Amino acid sequence: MNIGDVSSRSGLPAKTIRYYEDIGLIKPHRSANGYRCFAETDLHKLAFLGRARALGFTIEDCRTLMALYEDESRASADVKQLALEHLAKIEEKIADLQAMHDTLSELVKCCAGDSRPDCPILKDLSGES
Amino acid sequence: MNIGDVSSRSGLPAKTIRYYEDIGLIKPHRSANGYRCFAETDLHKLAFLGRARALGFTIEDCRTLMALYEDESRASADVKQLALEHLAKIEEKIADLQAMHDTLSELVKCCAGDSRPDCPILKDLSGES
DNA sequence: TCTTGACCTTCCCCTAACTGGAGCCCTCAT
DNA sequence: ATGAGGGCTCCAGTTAGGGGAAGGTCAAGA
Repeated sequence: MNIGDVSSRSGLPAKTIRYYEDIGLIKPHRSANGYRCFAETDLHKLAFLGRARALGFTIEDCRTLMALYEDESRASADVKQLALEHLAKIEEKIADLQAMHDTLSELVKCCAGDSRPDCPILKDLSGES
Repeated sequence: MNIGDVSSRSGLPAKTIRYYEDIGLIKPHRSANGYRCFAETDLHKLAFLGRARALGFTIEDCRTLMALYEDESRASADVKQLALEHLAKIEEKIADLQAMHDTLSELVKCCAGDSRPDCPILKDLSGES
């Protein structure tokens, strides 16, 4: 398979696939003409990476997950721990965003949003509380 | 004031303050020795920027917000619109993160997390559903 | 056979919002 | 005079790729 085929079958842009090769996540063979030559296992790995990235895992997490996936003697506890740590980061981000959301929506609610200059949002940002 | 004073009074790292000058958000004067020389208004602007950034506004949003703040004839509607657009982006991010969270926590729940290799998280990532 | 268009290659720069560090200068106290 | 603790500029790196240039390859049609 050429990169275009793998791209459409995995849903990942060709750029991303080349990047993943660059950083050593996959190692496709090369044809005589220099084109990358992907096997089914490469496609499978790329799909794995795509799903892990969609769950928000970092590239380094993906590297670890792939290694665990390929290690037949892994302990599921290791996978679970990685997932739990990631989950904690997600929860932290949600909490941060939620706090911003709450503050900002409160300010927005207090802003008339008309043609007059008086604005509680700017007032808050400027420190006049 | 030197940059260290402004840094401790605004809570922003000196590096960040230099960066904000670089991109034109503030324009402190210079002393004869080449040191940045901050006025109270600069400090006030930096505090404004710090609060806006803490609410998740991008630097470009901050630039616009500062311009609105300094424009005595602004319409509060313009501020409110910017805030509402930002709020929408925040909500989108929260929804994305929440979806990741739900999927991942479901997988985690199904994973024994022991010394055996069998792992529903890896199984899901590998596409065996 | 030639050409055209689609595909592939590498290479380099760009993103946001800083952070870290090197190498150097300035000032003040000892 | 010297050492500590500022300050200065400039360069590189961070995440996870995206955009685009310059050029090689391949298959189909005229």
